[in-house]
Amino acid sequence: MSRTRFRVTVDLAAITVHDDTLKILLVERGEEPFGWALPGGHLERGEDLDEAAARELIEETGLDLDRAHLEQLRAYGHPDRDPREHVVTICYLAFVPDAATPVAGDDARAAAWLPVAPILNGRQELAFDHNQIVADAVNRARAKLESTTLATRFCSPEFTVTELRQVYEIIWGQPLDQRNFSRKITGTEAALVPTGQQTTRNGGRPAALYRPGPATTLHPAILRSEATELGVPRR
Amino acid sequence: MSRTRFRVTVDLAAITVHDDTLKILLVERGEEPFGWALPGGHLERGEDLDEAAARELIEETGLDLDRAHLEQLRAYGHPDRDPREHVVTICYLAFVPDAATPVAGDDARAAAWLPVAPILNGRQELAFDHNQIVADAVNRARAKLESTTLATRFCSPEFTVTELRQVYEIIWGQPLDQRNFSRKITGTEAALVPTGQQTTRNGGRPAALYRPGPATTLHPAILRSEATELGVPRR
DNA sequence: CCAAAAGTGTTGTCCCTACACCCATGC
DNA sequence: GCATGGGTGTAGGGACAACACTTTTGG
Repeated sequence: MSRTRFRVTVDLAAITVHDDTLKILLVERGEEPFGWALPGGHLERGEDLDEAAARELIEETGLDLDRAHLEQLRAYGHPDRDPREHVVTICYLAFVPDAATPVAGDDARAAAWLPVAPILNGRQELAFDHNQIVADAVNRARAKLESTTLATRFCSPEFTVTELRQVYEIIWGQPLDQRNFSRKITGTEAALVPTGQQTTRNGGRPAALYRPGPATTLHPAILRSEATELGVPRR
Repeated sequence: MSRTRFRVTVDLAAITVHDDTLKILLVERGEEPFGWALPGGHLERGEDLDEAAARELIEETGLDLDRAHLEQLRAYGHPDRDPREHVVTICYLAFVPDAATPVAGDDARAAAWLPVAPILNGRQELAFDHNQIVADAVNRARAKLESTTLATRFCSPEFTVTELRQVYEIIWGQPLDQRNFSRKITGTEAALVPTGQQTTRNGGRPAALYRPGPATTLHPAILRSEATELGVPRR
């Protein structure tokens, strides 16, 4: 049973919303192929894929899984995707809050949160097939916001409805009606739990603060009109 | 750069609708671990994952990709999923028409289309983690029917609206109103192309025959009420 | 004629969109 | 006061569920 064996890596497409911009965690490679790439590492023998992804997330962001969301995106295995050798990568998608974004350059590599827009429209070239992976990751993220409450993972532990809505607007690249959005999200059973506190940190009338609720799915879903460019067309 | 390497296999969850039942293609293993399992094979060096899955589909069903639908389901890599060794599997989901179901036992293995219901409710145990994979595959298939026209891939080249509806009913395990379904699917632009022919093969008034249209997505989606058991609660 | 299946019409309901409008703070 | 953002009320419309009803075949 001596069979062809492959290098198997687990890559991480960790996205966050920072400065009204959708950003993704990238590392600068110190070896061929040079350039920016998604963080990732080799799968270790005896380790599950989910474990490897969680390990990678902690190494790169110092974040525990309670605050973030981690799910498998898909596997990539084109023979030419790595110029050195045929490598199979299982890529994971992570939703990471804005607050906890200390980029821990654990190893020698430089790491940074960079905007995804230039990557999607081809103005920034990543190593390997990572442009494609980022596109897949953003599409998956956009779809996830429609049917789940995972947008809360981009927010601080306590957040206002407006802050949550801005996450949607930035990731979908389209403005949403604040009044309808508020009704929708607060009307969904167990989606948000009011803390009883208020804040005026966004100015104007005090807004109620919420924590993520036990519900993870949205019924009915919040539908976006159609795919648009990133960033919010500011009113 | 001598690294841990893994056996990488590509498995196939090929489903079809036959005899008013959702079935999946399984092979009987001639070696440990014995029992029924999803068909699959090793990824070959220089081969893309999609290629390997397509090769597997042709080997097992003799079907070209025009008639079937093939998409990546997800990767599985738990260290104990194969008792012999830590193996990473990329699993693909295939929608296969009822007509073209000649199980080509290419190698010595016995192959068969078996109902998925006993697998889902635990009355039939498959080798490896394939019970879990089948469950994931069925869930993905159910979701796909909501937003795409891929249910046509289970039908013969020319089919009636009722035949298409029965695919939905069997996979979703719930009856659908024929009249509303008909309006919905024929009203969706470019979903179905009428052939101009009619048939009375289902008895009663002649029904129009359709071919799959160029549209692949359904807007708005056909929503199912909730997850149910397999099989149609017959009226 | 009758059973069976295909297809159209219709009605009420739900949910969403689009606004008008009021509320509560900081300055 | 006034600007700014938070939140409720409400009218119109689109889509869908439910069902009555007509159409067209085979026997």
